[in-house]
Amino acid sequence: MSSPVVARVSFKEQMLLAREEAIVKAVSRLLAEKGFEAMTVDEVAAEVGIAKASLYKHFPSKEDLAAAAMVRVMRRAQDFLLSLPAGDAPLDKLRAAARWTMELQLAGEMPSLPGRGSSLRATLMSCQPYLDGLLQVREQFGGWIEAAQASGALNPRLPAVAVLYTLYARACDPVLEFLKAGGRHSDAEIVELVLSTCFDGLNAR
Amino acid sequence: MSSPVVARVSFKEQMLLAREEAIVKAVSRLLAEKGFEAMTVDEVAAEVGIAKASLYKHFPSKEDLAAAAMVRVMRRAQDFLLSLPAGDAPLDKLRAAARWTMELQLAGEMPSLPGRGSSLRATLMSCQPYLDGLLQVREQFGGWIEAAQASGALNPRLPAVAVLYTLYARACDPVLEFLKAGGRHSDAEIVELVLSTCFDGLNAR
DNA sequence: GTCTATATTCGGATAGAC
DNA sequence: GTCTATCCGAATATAGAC
Repeated sequence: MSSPVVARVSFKEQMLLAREEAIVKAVSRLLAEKGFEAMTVDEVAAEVGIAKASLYKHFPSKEDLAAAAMVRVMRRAQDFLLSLPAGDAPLDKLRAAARWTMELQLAGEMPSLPGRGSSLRATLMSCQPYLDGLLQVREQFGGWIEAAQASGALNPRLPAVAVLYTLYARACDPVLEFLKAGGRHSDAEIVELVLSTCFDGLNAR
Repeated sequence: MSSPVVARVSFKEQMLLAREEAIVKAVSRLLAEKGFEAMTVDEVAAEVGIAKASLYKHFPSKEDLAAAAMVRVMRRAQDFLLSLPAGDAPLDKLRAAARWTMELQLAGEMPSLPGRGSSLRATLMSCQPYLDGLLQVREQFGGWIEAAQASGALNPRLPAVAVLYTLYARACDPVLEFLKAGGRHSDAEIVELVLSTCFDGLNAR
């Protein structure tokens, strides 16, 4: 058993981390809903229910706040990829990954990537945890794509990088939002529809 | 022949329209590069080479400025669709339209649509010229999609609206930017690559 | 570490001379 | 209609008490 002092420190640290988790979760939601530029720090503070100044004790700037949200979703993606059964075919893993990102987007938890000119870009490009996660996901995907192409499941004439980006882009595909706004399809139907157009194409087979 | 007075008025009007065209063109470029929120009116003024106050003589607000750019690109789209040979198969027209939007994006002239929370959305939703253009394009596309499905060229099991949105979304597909940043493909190759994945899918055929 | 209150910067919009 | 100069609100960030 740990001493009371150690226990209290650990408890405080847990509180701290829980608070930060709540902050980052709120940021993720707002980032998904409005994008980085339109999101304000005041909104974040209001959603979490703490004062704005307190936010700045945890994160030094709005950019760092958003970067933390991007790191969080990247971590969740890595965890998901690692949780996929090793026995599944590479193509199935790719489909599952694309499905996961789309479900996250429909749930309003997928922060949208910054546009080319955004100040968030610079912060993200010098954020090692984010870059590490991105790299690992790329390598994971890369292996599956090559295997799926070698087995004849994926079109081998497509450059692997094009396949990678195409799957990656499902995370911010506006078609999901459009179809949801139409109101004629359930979330599950939307996901399967977009998955189908992505892997099978628009043309008849 | 017109009288000198009429001629001078016409000339001045031409100058006015040319100036406004230059403004809207600059807005389109900046809107494509940075998005609505990150674009500043000062930048627009600097790019056009006039004072900011002069901009506000032509357009009452930043939102109206951006809306004008959206209307312009919608007009160009309508003109392009009408210019397609009547003899072409519906599927070919759809492919040509998707190719056109992607070439425009690669040229940096495709203003990116506003996110859900943007103040531009409201302005756009009450901008009749834009809505009219959108409606006409939808109807044009809708007819071609139905015809292509009836002829067995397009997958008839997909809802027409899903096909519509999927093609529409090519205008802001981040895959184009990613592949361009990779530097391993020409613009023409990128367009054909994305067209292929869109119509034929990622799976082998 | 959290709060209230404030400093500061930035950007949309306007006044008024020409 | 274009300019210079300015206003003013909004949003990022900080000071300082508790």
